[in-house]
Amino acid sequence: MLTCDTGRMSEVRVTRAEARLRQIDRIKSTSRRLMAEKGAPGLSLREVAREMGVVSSALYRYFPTRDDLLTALIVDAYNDLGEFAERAALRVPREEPRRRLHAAASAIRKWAKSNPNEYALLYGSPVPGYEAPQFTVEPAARVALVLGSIVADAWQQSNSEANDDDESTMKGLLETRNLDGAMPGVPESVRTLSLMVWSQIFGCISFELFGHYKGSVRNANRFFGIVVDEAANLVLPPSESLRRGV
Amino acid sequence: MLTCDTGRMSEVRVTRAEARLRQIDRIKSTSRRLMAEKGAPGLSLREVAREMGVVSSALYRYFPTRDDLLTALIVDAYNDLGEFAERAALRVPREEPRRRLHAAASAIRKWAKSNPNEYALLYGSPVPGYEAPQFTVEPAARVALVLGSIVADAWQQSNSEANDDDESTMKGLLETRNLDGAMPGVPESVRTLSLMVWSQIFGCISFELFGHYKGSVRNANRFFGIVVDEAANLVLPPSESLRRGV
DNA sequence: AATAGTGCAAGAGCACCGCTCTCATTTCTC
DNA sequence: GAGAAATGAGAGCGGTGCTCTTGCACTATT
Repeated sequence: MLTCDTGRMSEVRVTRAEARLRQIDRIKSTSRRLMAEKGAPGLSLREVAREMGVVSSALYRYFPTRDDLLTALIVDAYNDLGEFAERAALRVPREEPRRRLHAAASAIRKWAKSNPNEYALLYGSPVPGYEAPQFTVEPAARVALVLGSIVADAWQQSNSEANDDDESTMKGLLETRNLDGAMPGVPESVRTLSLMVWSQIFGCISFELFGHYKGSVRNANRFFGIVVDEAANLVLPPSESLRRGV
Repeated sequence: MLTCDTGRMSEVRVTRAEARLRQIDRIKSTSRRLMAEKGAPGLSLREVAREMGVVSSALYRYFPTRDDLLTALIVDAYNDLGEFAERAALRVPREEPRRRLHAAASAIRKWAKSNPNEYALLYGSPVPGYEAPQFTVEPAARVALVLGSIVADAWQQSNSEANDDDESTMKGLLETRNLDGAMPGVPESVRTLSLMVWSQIFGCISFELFGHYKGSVRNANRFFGIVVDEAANLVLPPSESLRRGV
């Protein structure tokens, strides 16, 4: 008889397929918990198994290798972060792109600070031998897309045109296929600048989280606000750049 | 008799103190070599020892723990990178701060690309339990200082004054003690912006190195050039910002 | 409904890791 | 020269990822 301890005192009968999914979930959530405590490099399959009251070799039925488990956690984390940023952006009307950018960026930073080890897993040093599988790129792009679409919305609403100088210096820097669909009607130079803004925001968060601001930045909240503001000046249409504010 | 195989066929007699320094050097260089191959997380004391033809426990006479060895490697790497950036900056006259900034930034990027694993050790995810000892902060600051002093030089030469709006919004964001000495005569807002520029440059390099630009940035060289150019617009005095170019 | 097949947990075991301890030898210091 | 300090070798502890075999419970097929 196949049973599943649901945590309550009952044991429910479930099909094998269901049991498998539940077990995978249990493994992932246990791993997330341990990773939150000791970080990704300290995550050990044996400890996860021990914590679950199961022998370590059993886990290999679900994740053929430790890297596969990490990959699953990475995908989940990307989606979690992406959704969190999306929700934050949606809380501000499209007509206020600057405020929207601030909302999204702050959400990203907030998520990073409350999930530092997961953030480090996503944006810190890649594991040397590890090659991210293809199916991680879509969830990874999700956060960037939030930022991109804010910029795209802003340009669609305004009647501004791109700076001609920029447009000529910033030609052919990007892969065409990728940002075309996500940012329609946005000048190429602005798409290039959006990519800058993206890495600017994450660079700032990484530096803060990884301790590089220790001893130089006193008010990290306001500092980040200014970073985002400067970023907004780069990518929002000129009409938007006149206003200022947090 | 205490001997030391110098690599040639001779054996030289040396004092114990000398031998100790040599052994430390041998350990560090062997570690660097292995780290370049397999990355910092894959660096193992046992393998280092094996490579040196010595038993692993012997290494503990020189580095009481693996973290101590890593710390030594980190300090060396910071100094190496710092020196590399300094030299690059010195190759361009002080009177051309924009070109100088490009030179320094490109040097940093070049160093990162030729020492990816060491770069990841410095600017990637920190080891969860690891707390960087105090004596690492000075070598760590060296690179940032190169960028800071370029900006400081530029402002000292120009008669520009800081934007008043910026000066009022960017008050009290920084720790006072740190950047005061390094950037004398530079308005506070500009010092704040310099910190932004610092993290902007490293954020960009990290994203490139850690694979986040894969699929979106086609010409990473030119893209980086533009990033630095925009950074220069932020921190160089207005007179300098008129000129453009790589 | 009986049987053949499949998925799963357990356990032993391999090679590796960081680190500790003991011991003999060599070098330094007084 | 005697005692103290530094050093390398070796064995060993508990941990790791991962593999393989074994027996059992479930599933699909005839």
